Amino acid sequence: MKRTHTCSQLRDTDIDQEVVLMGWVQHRRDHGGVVFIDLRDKNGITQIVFNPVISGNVHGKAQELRNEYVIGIRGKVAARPGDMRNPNMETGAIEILVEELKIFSQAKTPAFQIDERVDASETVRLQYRYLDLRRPQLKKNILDRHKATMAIRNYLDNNGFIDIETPFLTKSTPEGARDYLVPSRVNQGEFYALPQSPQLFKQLLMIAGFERYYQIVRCFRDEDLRADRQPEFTQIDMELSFVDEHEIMKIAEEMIRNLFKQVLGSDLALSFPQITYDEAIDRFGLDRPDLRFGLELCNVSDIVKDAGFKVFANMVKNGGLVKAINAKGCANFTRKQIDELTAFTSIYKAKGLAWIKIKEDQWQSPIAKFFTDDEKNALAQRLDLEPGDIVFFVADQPKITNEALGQLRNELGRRLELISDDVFEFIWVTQFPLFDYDETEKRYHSPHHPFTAPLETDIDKLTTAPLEIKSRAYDLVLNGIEIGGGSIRIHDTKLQEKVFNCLGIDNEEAQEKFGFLLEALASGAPPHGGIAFGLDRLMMILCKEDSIRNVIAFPKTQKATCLLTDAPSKAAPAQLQELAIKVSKIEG
RNA sequence: GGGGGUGUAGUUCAGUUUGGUUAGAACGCUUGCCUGUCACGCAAGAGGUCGCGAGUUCGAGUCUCGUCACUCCCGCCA
Repeated sequence: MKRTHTCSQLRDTDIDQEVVLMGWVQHRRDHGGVVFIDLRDKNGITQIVFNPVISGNVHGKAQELRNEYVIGIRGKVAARPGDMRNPNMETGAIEILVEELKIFSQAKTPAFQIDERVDASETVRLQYRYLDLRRPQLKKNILDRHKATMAIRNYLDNNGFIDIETPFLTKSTPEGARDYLVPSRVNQGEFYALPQSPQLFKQLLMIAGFERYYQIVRCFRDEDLRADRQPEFTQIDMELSFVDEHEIMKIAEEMIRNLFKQVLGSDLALSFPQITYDEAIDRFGLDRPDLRFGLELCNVSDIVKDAGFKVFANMVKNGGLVKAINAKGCANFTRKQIDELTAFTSIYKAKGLAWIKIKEDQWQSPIAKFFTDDEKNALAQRLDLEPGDIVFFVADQPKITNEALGQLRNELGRRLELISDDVFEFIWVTQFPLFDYDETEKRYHSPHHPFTAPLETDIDKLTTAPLEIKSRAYDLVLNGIEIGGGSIRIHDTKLQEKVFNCLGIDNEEAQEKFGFLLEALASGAPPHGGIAFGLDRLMMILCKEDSIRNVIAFPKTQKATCLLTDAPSKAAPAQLQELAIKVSKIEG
């Protein structure tokens, strides 16, 4: 028996053909006489019919069939009688009159129904992932992911990028995320680290002269999980020589546009808007603004700096920041809703959420009485206050004010249903700070990574004002989620050493940890830069999913376990002995 | 490390507020009937460690404490 067609192919133009289909029993409808079965394969579903008039033998055997049995059938394509056609099925005009049935394998009753209309908990879905992958939603996501990676490979190949593999068993790098370690048997007591990204290798490939590199590559970070974070995830990793940030962004845009065209058939704008980090923080409070709705933040520190409301005034005097959001037309928020929003902002360390409801004749608010008429007028003008509005204020240290109010903006967007997942709003965020200051460790720190180039105009601030230096780094943000980021790298040994020094890494330590990179940079390094996209996050948005688990074939749970294979698990004593590893339980 | 949610039949859930007879429903499953269904229909039936462990009580799915799993978030994630 040799398959002639898939279960999505046959139409009423194929009537009277003799065909062989193979697949899974999606559903069985036994009428005692005639038996209908929906046969499912990767591509679709076709109804097959067992009729005792055609073959009593085969009809009898069909009694054995149950859901998810795997079968092959030979039969003739027949038109369905006019009113028996199913307009909801692609193949609804025809059916197969079965003449021969082969049962390839029987199937236990599945743990959950293979039907998108029936829910199953994530626990049981992960445990029987191969069953969940049979269902339309996950199957479509995985197929779309394939389309996306094909679009990426085609685009990059057509533009001179070389796919080069880099090691998984590599060296632990300081800074950054916690590493996954792999013990070395041959070198007892020593460990490889799985790469958090191929960052240094792709720079070495530029120094090696490949000029354009890409890789769709697994990366590993041993940090706590989130809906959009798995311990192993996939990057579309790219690096280019002899280019500046504008060229890299242009190529990245074209690649993304190509991908959306191939996967969704939709046309994105020819270029994506750009915003500096400082402006993003100022207007949206976050470095990953969701542009699908307005509700921008408004700085009112100058207006309230002398106000009778001391919480605001003192905050400004002590270097704090007072910002506000006008939620247009939401003066009907209840006390309960306001309390919920207050609790929401407290997650992000805001000490309070002040509010004013704008009524026709007055301001209703616990704090309105503290403002002079001049201050009220200034606020009304700055915030475009009109009757029916409610305005929310956060007064705190700048980092907290921006974070809390930025998150509140997103929450309001969700609550007011201003956000559609049918819309794709891209934006580049540029000129990130080169350093931030780690209060606990009392030292500078790279928000991106220590190989990021500073703006040329800021280089002389390395010794005078490191925190004011802007970098040649850029992130691509889609619907409020960072889907990619990169930078122009430092290709000059001297500059790289200066940056290390700023980070508190002296020459000796730099030699020990990054000596191979410094050596390479000193061996003829072209100007270069690159970008890496989170494929899982990109697919999550494209597939309108809430979690990257739904675009990964075999994801892990929040405790980084695999419910299907039961990984991780204990190692056999002999394995540990070979590795010279002794496991001791660490007491809490 | 911290905060929130969930855990009852194979699956999804109700029941927990206010402790009390035999823990229900739907889907699925099994058996029988049924020749035009397509979430077929009809009839009958099986199916429960109420996550686990202590405790309170005459009595715990329900109350208390602990614990485990899944999940969302904070911290963390260059």
